[in-house]
Amino acid sequence: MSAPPRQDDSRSLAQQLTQILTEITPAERRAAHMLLANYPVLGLETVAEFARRTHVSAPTILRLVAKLGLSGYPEFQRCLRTELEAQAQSPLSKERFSPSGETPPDQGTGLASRLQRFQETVAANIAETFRNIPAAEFEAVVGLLADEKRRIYLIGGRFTDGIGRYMSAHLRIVRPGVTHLIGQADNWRDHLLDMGSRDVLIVFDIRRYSDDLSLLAAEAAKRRVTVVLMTDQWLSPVAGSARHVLAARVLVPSNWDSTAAILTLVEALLAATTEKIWPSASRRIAALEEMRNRAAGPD
Amino acid sequence: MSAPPRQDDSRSLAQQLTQILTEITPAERRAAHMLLANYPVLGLETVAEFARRTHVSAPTILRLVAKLGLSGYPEFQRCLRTELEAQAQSPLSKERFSPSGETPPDQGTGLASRLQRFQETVAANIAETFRNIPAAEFEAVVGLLADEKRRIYLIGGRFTDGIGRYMSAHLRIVRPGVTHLIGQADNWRDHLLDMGSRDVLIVFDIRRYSDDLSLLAAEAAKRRVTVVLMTDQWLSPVAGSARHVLAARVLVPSNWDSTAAILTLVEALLAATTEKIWPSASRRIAALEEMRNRAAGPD
DNA sequence: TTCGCGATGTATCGATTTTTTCAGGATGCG
DNA sequence: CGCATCCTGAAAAAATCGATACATCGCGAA
Repeated sequence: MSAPPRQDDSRSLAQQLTQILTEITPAERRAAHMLLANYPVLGLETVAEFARRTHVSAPTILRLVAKLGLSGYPEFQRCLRTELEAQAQSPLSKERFSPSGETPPDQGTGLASRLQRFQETVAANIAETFRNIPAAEFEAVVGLLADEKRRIYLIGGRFTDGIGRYMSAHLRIVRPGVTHLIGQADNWRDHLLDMGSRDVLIVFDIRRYSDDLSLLAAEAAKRRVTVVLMTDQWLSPVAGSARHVLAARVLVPSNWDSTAAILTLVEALLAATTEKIWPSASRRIAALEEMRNRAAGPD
Repeated sequence: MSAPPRQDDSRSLAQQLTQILTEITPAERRAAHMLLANYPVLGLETVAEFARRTHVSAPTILRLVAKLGLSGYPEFQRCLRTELEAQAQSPLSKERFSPSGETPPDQGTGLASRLQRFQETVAANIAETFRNIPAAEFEAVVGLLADEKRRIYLIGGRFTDGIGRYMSAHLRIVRPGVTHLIGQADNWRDHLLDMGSRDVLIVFDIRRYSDDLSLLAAEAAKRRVTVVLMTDQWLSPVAGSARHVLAARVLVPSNWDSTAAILTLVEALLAATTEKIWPSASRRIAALEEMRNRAAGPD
């Protein structure tokens, strides 16, 4: 045939599918309808299975895929996975495709709607992060933090250092032996000497991962230090040295990544830890407050 | 019958995965974590792609799959697709607290349900915070941040200082004249001298409000400095000296308050500001990266 | 130090899957 | 009624993928 119009394949495959629904052959249409009804799972099966369930032959499926402008079945599946991934990153928006082609209410460009989208994405990130956090992993880290015989060292990268600082500020209140490592490479070399197998190093590292941190973590691991990594969904290379990993979603509609989910994770850890050691922590807090009052009193 | 090797494979693969997380090898654990963070899409890729993205080898993936009690990778993918399908068939199944009678199965005290409640509260805090933020106030602050002729000073309290650090780390990249004030009372006295009516002081202060910060803000206001306050829903006393106030919800089921909503607000400010000054910011970023490369190059 | 074991990646083979080719058959039109 | 066109599926061919055997590395014990 002559040149395929190929308007734009930027839209979701489901939408594109409904659009070409009238101009394709009957067998292809059956398959297309079935795919829409079981979107997108059916398309993730093999061609043979897809064909079997839709009661057409494999070549018919392939021809349908070709009419979507894709180069082949693998590319078709790649598209589906990409959509699925994007959807997972904003599960709250639900993006329930309306077969009637009804355009989503949409997506204004005004500040208000952009803010709302930002907020929704962050909330979704947090929800999705917590949904798959291994409870055992979480509890193990709480156990480490609650063990007052261990020393806790924290360090973060350029953007995550603030969270490390936040965590250490809280931890220091409820337990002794908390150190926030700052500065660049040189600084923590000294601290490494003090670390042993009973100590814990908590590393914050999100993408544009820091080589320095990887080095530090590797060194610490070699010294039997228990390394805990807080990272993004793509996992920092520090994971290679880490005993425990907590991964959080960071993708938001912005030029930057969002550390909100990581922060929330940290807050959850702090909440659980504080509760676990509340007997000793409350005594400690009382002592701290008394000290502060005594310092401020004579003033 | 004697013990079957696998007692139950009825649960979701994600759950099962977290269960065996402790008894598998490091490389497998890395892959498992990444899968959980990108669940389930990553598992729908080919073995080779899965392996590539997780920086392990294909056999490691297959061994991991085998340890889940599955007979092979195809069966693994079938499970994932089945889960996906089941999930799609109950559209709003999860995470909907029904205000009506129908009690959600677990208001339990187990770790899992506590975590979920924590996460839900944080998400609600963020949503509620954004719902009530005056757009004009938000825009005004963005306007200040985007004005490169102004100098920006940031300071936080004991717990919020990390967020100040986080914000300054980003701001410094996109614009000049950003200073993060640290230390206690003495330190910022010096900086006060440099501040003038064209400058901006961003104060983070949540409850147990800091007297020091109130003093600083009052002094700055006297010098015609534009004071911006990021605080909790009960408003820090700094509000008296502030030109602009952005309040966020902080209450969560924990001994501590949550700064997640404040952080999200900061990230939204950064996103809007960065976009607003993108032409100059992008040039600045390019220059910074070139500098970094030049520093790392001769190595 | 040496030995042994478990963990991990490389290379390879076999199996499955995708793609293409081609022929049967339906449909519409003159 | 006959022909042309297009749709469709069976089967072979090509490509890719999953599984396995094996070598290597690192770590801990004796």
